[in-house]
Amino acid sequence: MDIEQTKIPQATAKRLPLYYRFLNNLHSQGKLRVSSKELSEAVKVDSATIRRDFSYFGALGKKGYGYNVEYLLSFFRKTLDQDETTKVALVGVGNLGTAFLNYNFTKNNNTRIEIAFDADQKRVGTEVGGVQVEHVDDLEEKINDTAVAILTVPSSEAQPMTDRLVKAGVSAILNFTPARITVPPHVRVHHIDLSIELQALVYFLKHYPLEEEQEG
Amino acid sequence: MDIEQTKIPQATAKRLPLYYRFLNNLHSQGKLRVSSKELSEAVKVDSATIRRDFSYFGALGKKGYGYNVEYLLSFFRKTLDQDETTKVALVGVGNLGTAFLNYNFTKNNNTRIEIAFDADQKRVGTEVGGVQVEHVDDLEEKINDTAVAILTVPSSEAQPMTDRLVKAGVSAILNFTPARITVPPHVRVHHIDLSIELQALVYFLKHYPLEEEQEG
DNA sequence: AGCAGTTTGTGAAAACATTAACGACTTCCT
DNA sequence: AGGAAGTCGTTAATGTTTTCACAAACTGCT
Ligand SMILES: NC(=O)c1ccc[n+]([C@@H]2O[C@H](COP(=O)([O-])OP(=O)(O)OC[C@H]3O[C@@H](n4cnc5c(N)ncnc54)[C@H](O)[C@@H]3O)[C@@H](O)[C@H]2O)c1
Ligand SMILES: NC(=O)c1ccc[n+]([C@@H]2O[C@H](COP(=O)([O-])OP(=O)(O)OC[C@H]3O[C@@H](n4cnc5c(N)ncnc54)[C@H](O)[C@@H]3O)[C@@H](O)[C@H]2O)c1
Repeated sequence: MDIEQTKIPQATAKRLPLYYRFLNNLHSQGKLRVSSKELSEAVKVDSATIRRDFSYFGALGKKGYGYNVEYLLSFFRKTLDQDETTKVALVGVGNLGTAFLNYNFTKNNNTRIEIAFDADQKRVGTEVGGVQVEHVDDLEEKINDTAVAILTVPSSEAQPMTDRLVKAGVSAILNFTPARITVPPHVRVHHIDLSIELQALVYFLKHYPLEEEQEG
Repeated sequence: MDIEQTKIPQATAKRLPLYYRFLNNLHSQGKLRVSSKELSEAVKVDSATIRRDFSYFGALGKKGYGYNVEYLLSFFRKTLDQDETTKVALVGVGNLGTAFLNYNFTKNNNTRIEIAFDADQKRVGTEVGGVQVEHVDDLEEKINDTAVAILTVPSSEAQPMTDRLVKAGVSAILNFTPARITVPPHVRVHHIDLSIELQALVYFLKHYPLEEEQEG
């Protein structure tokens, strides 16, 4: 069953949750069908790219008609495992960690932060966004079978905490610290480096001029 | 002067701030030279890619020696315009906005959030992370020549606020809302979609198995 | 029933990005 | 001084992603 899945390009895989979200929007608006052109305008992805992306999963649409919203939605729900919730742990309940706990990725989402850790006694024992904050000393004991961790500790703690998370059995880490962490080959890491995103935006702004503003 | 710059691949441009940060680290550790291999281990980018990236700017290194840290650093400082600060405005001082204001991208960075806006009277007039929070009604009046905006409002407000920002003269937006905003062609938008990042990580975890864990 | 208009799915091309491989040159050890 | 080891910059090969463009197939109207 996974044999074909492995062949989906990574770029496509990253767009799937985006498609899923907008299909949900369309569905709750009562829309019954949608064309790649319409979807393209909504998600800002070229319509040919959308058709190509969908085609990796077979022929999901109908020529001259487009895609049936309900069918597409239920297909992606299965594909994205939207029916089972993935447990997530958050380490470092500071500025960023608190924001994530309050948000908790609840809308259209199959992930849930179930437990949080911090080193600061003042935070331990409190509840943030409905999630209990535990002491980081108890990490190994309390993390159980959680597979995914969000890392929002100070960057000096990033590698030590990563090592502990890996030892405790975590297999994927979403790293928000500026540190580039080292993990064994079986652990997947995605970096979200907000400073770099901002700096890159400024760089593009200055060095990659866009179309001139049009008069009229 | 910008003629050659335009040809740098976007993928390279996105890595420049990362290189810059690690060169700074090396410099403050007192390191005088660095090879592409060493840098590769630190930033987790293939060493051939690093050499290729650097080569777009000419011959910055020396065969058999590597790169002079100080020289490279001063070169990138110029290239990334680290000497002039870009003013940034933040719209929406909620969970995420507050975290950003407290952090304010101050370390090794040429950007600074100088002004923030919110619609909530309770927040207006307060100071968060040293930045004054203004009422969003005064946006047009107070934003002046700020070129970059960070958008952290509720998603229903994303498009209306974008339209106002664009009208007020902003030319780049870093959008954290799940909405895909529409802008005129001369405005640059980068989306950072945290829900999608988390969902994509989970998808990769389940469908793109990595190397098996090794015994011993 | 027939036809004009629409939209998919995909082969082929183009664009973009990474990685391998190696000649040329430098360093530094003995 | 000579040679082994190290490292860059680049050419070529490879891999990935996007985009074009169109036949085939469907819709919906008359
Ligand atoms: N806040 C932002 O906007 C922002 C932007 C970009 C990057 N970051 C990065 O995200 C990370 C977190 O940023 P922040 O602003 O939330 O920092 P913060 O200082 O507000 O929060 C860090 C939290 O981690 C806790 N902590 C420290 N050591 C720990 C440990 N060993 N185990 C568990 N918890 C520990 C601290 O008690 C604190 O609550 C930092 O690495 C920062 O560089 C933050
Ligand atoms: N917090 C997270 O972890 C997180 C994660 C992913 C995405 N997001 C997205 O980021 C955005 C902000 O999230 P949040 O958790 O900070 O929400 P929030 O509700 O805490 O903050 C939104 C802030 O915007 C202000 N606001 C509302 N309308 C406004 C307007 N017209 N002009 C100016 N300010 C206005 C509100 O007063 C509030 O302070 C949302 O779109 C959310 O979907 C947040």
